[in-house]
Amino acid sequence: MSLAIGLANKKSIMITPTPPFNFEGTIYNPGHFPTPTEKYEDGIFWQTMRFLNEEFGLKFENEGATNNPEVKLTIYSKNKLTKEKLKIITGELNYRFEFNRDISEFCEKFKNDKLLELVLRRWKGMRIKCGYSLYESLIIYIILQNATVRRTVQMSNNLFENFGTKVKFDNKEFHVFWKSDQLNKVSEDKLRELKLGYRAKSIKKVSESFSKNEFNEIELRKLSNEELKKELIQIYGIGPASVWYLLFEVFHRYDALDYISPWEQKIYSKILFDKELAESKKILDFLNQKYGKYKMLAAHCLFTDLFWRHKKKKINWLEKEIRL
DNA sequence: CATCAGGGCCCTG
DNA sequence: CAGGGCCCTGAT
Repeated sequence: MSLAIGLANKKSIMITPTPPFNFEGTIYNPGHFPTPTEKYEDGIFWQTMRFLNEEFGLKFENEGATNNPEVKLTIYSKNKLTKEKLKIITGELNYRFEFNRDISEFCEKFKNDKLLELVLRRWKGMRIKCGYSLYESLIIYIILQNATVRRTVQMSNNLFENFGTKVKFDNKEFHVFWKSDQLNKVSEDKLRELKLGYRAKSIKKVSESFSKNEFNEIELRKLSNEELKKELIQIYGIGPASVWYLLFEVFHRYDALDYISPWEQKIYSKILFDKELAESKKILDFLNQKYGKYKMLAAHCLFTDLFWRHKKKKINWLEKEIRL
């Protein structure tokens, strides 16, 4: 058991997101499998962050409401945070958590939409955040592949226990993602021992690319959807399903929805048409026609609302589909 | 006990 | 472009 690194220095600032901003709906996604890097509890969200070659702890507290949002952010660090670093970190978080994105047009446009009406009443101001870097997200999408959630969690825990950095802040312990070059040095056999199976090869290759700085995440953000897809699909172990996750989640492209995997197809069929299984083309055309450039944001709202309802009161058919 | 599909992707023919 | 193989696990 390695000892946790204490992140004793802290610095708090207030963030005023662009309204409408739904804190809970944005900051925490109950549809995601749990990792030891984050925790959500009634208006407070903790997360670790490896950034600028350093480990940080983040604490977000909701101090406002959807129409006049205020978020208190506390950054925990090993060394005292310089003004420069604070600026870079908050800039990055601004992108990852979409604090300044204006989605009022979407909320206004679909407030009477049959499918979204209730969802928007509950979750108005929900947007698509991704707390992780591109490298970290790639790892997550790779361990999701061809596995049930239980197995994904097992792979994730094995990776964090073996390669993650344990930190302690705000009296809580979490793991921080490892560095890409650290994982690059690990043998494929070792990764297979950790039950990663054939994904070990993809993880090795991705870690190698990132340790060689072959990707510039900031530059990738500037690309069009098509250009971005072309870049991402070249990554070993990344196919159409993962590219689509990357586009909407990591790169926040609200219009990126042209792929539906089998398990999602079942869920869409149920919530859109109340059917066992609709053709995926039918689902895609329907969402495209109805929501246009907001189709992925709309789909995300529908999905996340569903998982929130499930979290609060078990939905039997969904329980069956997600199969822990 | 064996067989199979799962929150895909790569490679081959 | 279709289809087999891939790691491991729980379900059947």
